[in-house]
Amino acid sequence: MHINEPKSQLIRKTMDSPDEVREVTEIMLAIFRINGRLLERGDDLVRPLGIASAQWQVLGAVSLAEKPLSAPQIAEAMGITRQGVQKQLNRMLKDNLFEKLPNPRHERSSLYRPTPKGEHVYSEAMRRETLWAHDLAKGLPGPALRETLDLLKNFLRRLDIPLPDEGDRR
Amino acid sequence: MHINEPKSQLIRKTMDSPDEVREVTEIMLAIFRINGRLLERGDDLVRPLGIASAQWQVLGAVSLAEKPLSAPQIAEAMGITRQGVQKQLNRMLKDNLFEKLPNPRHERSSLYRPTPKGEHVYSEAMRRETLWAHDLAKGLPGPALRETLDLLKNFLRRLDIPLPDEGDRR
DNA sequence: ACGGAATTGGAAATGGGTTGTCAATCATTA
DNA sequence: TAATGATTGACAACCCATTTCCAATTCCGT
Repeated sequence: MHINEPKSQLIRKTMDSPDEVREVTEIMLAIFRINGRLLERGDDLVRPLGIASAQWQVLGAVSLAEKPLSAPQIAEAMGITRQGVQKQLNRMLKDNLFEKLPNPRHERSSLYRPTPKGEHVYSEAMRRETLWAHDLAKGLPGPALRETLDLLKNFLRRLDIPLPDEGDRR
Repeated sequence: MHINEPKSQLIRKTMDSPDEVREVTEIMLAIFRINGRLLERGDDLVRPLGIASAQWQVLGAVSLAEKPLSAPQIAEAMGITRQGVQKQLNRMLKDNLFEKLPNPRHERSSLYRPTPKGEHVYSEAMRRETLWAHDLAKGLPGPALRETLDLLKNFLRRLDIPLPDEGDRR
């Protein structure tokens, strides 16, 4: 930067890589839309099983751990708050999808384990998800799938970096 | 399908293209996570301006139209319900970001137009978004960006196709 | 011009999530 | 051991969206 003109900042931002900036923005919008659709379709997928996506997710987190977990542990695994998880757990206790186990390490904080019914509902949900993913994958070019997955992971990693501080730009 | 064995269904689903199915599933999970992050970061981005992402979106929809819109029109443009839009509008009326105009075509259904303050907040939000997108784009390979955007659009299109009916599989 | 159908705002209930507070239970360490 | 600090469940309030219901308005076909 040998020239120090006043508007170098704006020029740099808008002219550096206009296509890439536009594409990133469009990817964001696409992700918002896809996220909404996925939630809808996911609910459709498991509604016949009597659960919603939120419950499916909780079942998934505990099944993945392969051992009973406490509410805060599930929340940690899912990346949401323990209160949010607790709401789902309380409902699923009523629905007999989870059962409480005494926690030897904590008197008040129970462990939660899927009941046989819960296990069955979850495996059925996963079976349906596989069929669905298969149908979605059909017709999408394999190499693009791989490249997209790579880029999305990269993108996610970059979203953890704090926002560039306005004041630091010059 | 000349052989009609009982489990042909499951075998077809799990063996056809296991990698692609796994990748599609991972892409879904990545999208859930990215969506969450984007909302967080988006809120961070515009919080200094005194708005949340939801308001930003409404401002965007009306700005894009370049003319005052009614609540249902905004909802239509945003793909959410009119009630949700109305809540944001009512709040933004209080915050002096929008103003009501009489609607010559409808006595009860006012048109909404950003105030000068609203215009300013929105353009400032967009300026920040561009800076942000620029920083995100830096380091992401251009060709992969393009390919990802293409695939996501394709993916979104496929999500509009109704779920394959369980009963129809054979 | 009329009447039924669609649009519209408002209110309320629901869903899935958040934050915040409180009191009880751990866990740690002086 | 006793005090302190972190977890934890329960509860309440809020956010953003949904659905449902109602009443008022507008639109449209006959």
